[in-house]
Parts: sequence; structure tokens; C-alpha cells
Amino acid sequence: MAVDREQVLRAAASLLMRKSSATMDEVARAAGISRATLNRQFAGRDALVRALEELGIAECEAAAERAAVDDGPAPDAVRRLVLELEPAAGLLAFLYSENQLFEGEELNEGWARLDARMVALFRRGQEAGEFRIDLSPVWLTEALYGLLVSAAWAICEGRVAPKDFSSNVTELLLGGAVRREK
Amino acid sequence: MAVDREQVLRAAASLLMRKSSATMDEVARAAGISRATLNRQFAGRDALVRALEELGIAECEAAAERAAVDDGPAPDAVRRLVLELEPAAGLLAFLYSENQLFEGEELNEGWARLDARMVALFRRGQEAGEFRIDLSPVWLTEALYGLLVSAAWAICEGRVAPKDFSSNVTELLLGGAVRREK
DNA sequence: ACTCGATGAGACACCACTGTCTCATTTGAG
DNA sequence: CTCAAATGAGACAGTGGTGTCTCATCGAGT
Repeated sequence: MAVDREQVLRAAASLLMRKSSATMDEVARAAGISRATLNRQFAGRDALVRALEELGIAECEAAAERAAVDDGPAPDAVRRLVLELEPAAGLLAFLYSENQLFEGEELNEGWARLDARMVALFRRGQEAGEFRIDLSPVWLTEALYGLLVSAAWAICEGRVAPKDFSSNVTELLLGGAVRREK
Repeated sequence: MAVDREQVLRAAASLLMRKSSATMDEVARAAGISRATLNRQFAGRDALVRALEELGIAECEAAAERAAVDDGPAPDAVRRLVLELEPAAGLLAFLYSENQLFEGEELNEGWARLDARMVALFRRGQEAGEFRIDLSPVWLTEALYGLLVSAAWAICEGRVAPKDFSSNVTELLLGGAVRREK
């Protein structure tokens, strides 16, 4: 009987990704519960969004863990990371558009941890001579987020095939659009 | 005396990029006019957003025109395009997060025109052997938008230097992150 | 069968934002 | 200067979403 909190969060994320202005009533309906129950679990819209933020951070950190981003060649680590991040891309896309979170000058320190991890990954690749040094690790991190969001959106809109998600992001991020002579 | 309509739109875009949920009153204040005047020029928030959309499309098309995206090598055309698109990146970032526009299943045909133009550019590059063919033109177009928005955001947040805007976007989109042997 | 906790449905007041109105003031042209 | 148009400030009700409440129902464990 007890509502599965995480399942509610996933339904909310799935809906809010497509319609960020969805009503609490719509969210509840999408999760298959009543508005009353939704409010019992999350005290207000803010709390729901915060919970989604926490979930997003947790999923990203879990993905980074599974991908073992600190091991092996950096390009391979990026490939593994994107692969593991794919299931969280939709949630990430929602949080990305929710700039309200960062408006309150009080951004969750989880993002800082994640950013630091990503930046370290790209910096490691640069120091190993695998990544070019004229693109800052910070920008590469931002670009990774941007590409993940773009890919999630494009798939959601049906513009690109879901199966191409990770290869699209990885190949563009690492190799770029220009044809390379081997 | 007559309020400069375009100036109002720019102020609105500048504010809404940072706070997409800004009140009409906040928008008016940011534009240096009263709410009454704002409502006299744009009949409601929808009209304002639509006007911003039109402005964004017009700026992108003007940029594509100035960049002469159909002339010369495709990679150079992309470089010129990004360069010309830089002033519109902020507005683009706002519109990008305003998925409401596309929610109403009635997307402005201007976007379709722009998309077609971008897709044609990337396809041209592929057919000339300049771009790799394992990344679809549609995805490259989406990625270009995503990188533009990411760069605009990163600069707005102070994470990357404004002067690196075009090189960051262009170099990553065309060359990727991996170091290349010349 | 009983009971207790959780849920759904609905009602309710509250609040912020919106759109519109009025009126005094300002601006610019003739 | 004079006047008409535009603007700013404020008031006003309407609206949609929110948070809270009550009450009936449901379901699982005893």
C-alpha cells in the first residue's frame, strides 16, 4: 500500500521533463496517486523538486562510480560514464532547465562534488596527453552536460533514435564532427 | 517617448534567461518601464514570449545570412555561423528552456526553416567528405544548439570566459576533446 | 470479523500573478 | 505655449495553483 517514493519521483521526472510547468495535480496523476498523497510525501512543489535534485545527483554519482571514472584512459572513462549516465539523462534534462534551483544562490553541494569529479576526469585526460589543452576542463564538463541534455531532448522529441544516445554524445564530445584521417 | 520595442525584448530576454519564471512586473522593471506599458505593448505573457521567439528566429536567420552558411567549406561555415550566433545565444538559451512553446504542438515554422538550414549545412559537409558520416546531420544540429546554450549558461554563471565563447563551441563541435596528431 | 493506517476524492481558503482600468504626470510635436 | 499621445503609479477583480482539511473507502495484518 505504501507508495513507492522513488517510483513517484521517476514518474514526476518523466512528466516534468516534457512539461516543466506541470501542475501538482498532473504530477500526481502521472504517478498514479492522488494530489493529497503526493502532498503527504512531498511538502509542496519545492520539496518535490529538491527531492528530484537529490535523486539526480545520486544517480549521477552512482553512474560515475559504476563507470570507474578514475581508472584507465580518460577517453574510455568518458565512454563508460556516458553509457552509465544514459538512464539519468531525462532527469538531468529537467534539472538543467530548472535554473530556479541555482537562482536561489544556494546550490546543492552535490553538484559541486559532481562537477569536481568531471573536471578532474578531463584534467587527468589532458595531463596524460589524451585530451587537447585548449579547451578547459570546466568547459568540457559543461559541454558534457549540454550534450547529454540535448540528446535526451532530441530523443524525447523523436528526432534521433534512442539507441544512438551514448554514441552520439560520446563521439561528438571526444571526436567532434570533422572527419579524421586515421 | 515611444518605448523601443526591441530594447524591451532584449531586457526581457536578458532577465528571463536567468530567471525564466520572472514576473511581468520584474520584466517591466528590468526593461525600465511600468507594467502598464509592458502590457500595452505585449498583450499578456504569451504574447511576450511569442515575440521573443520571433526575435530569436529572426536573429538566428540573420546570423545564418551573415555567415553565408551555404558558401565555402562547411567547417568554415560553421565557424562563421557560431561567431554570428554569439549575440543571440542568451536569447536562444531562454527559448531552449521554454519547452512550453513546443508543448502546444504548434511550433513556429521559423524553427523548422532554421533546422532545415542547419541540417543542410551539416549534410553538405558530409557529402564533401569534411564531416564524419556516423553522426546524423539532425544530431549535429541539436548538438550545436545544445553547445550554444551550454556556453551561454556557463558564461552567464561565470564559469568560463566570455571571450572563449565561439572557440569553445566551434572547437568542441568540430574537433572534439581528443587531442589530434597533425 | 476487526482494527488501524494509508489512500482518494472533494471542499475550502489563501496567495501570487495577471489583465484591465483610472487618473495624474510627462513628453514631444506643432 | 498648447495640446494630444504616451507613460507611470496604483487600484481592482478574476484566475489558477497551492496547501490543508475532512470524510469515506480500502487493504493488510491480527
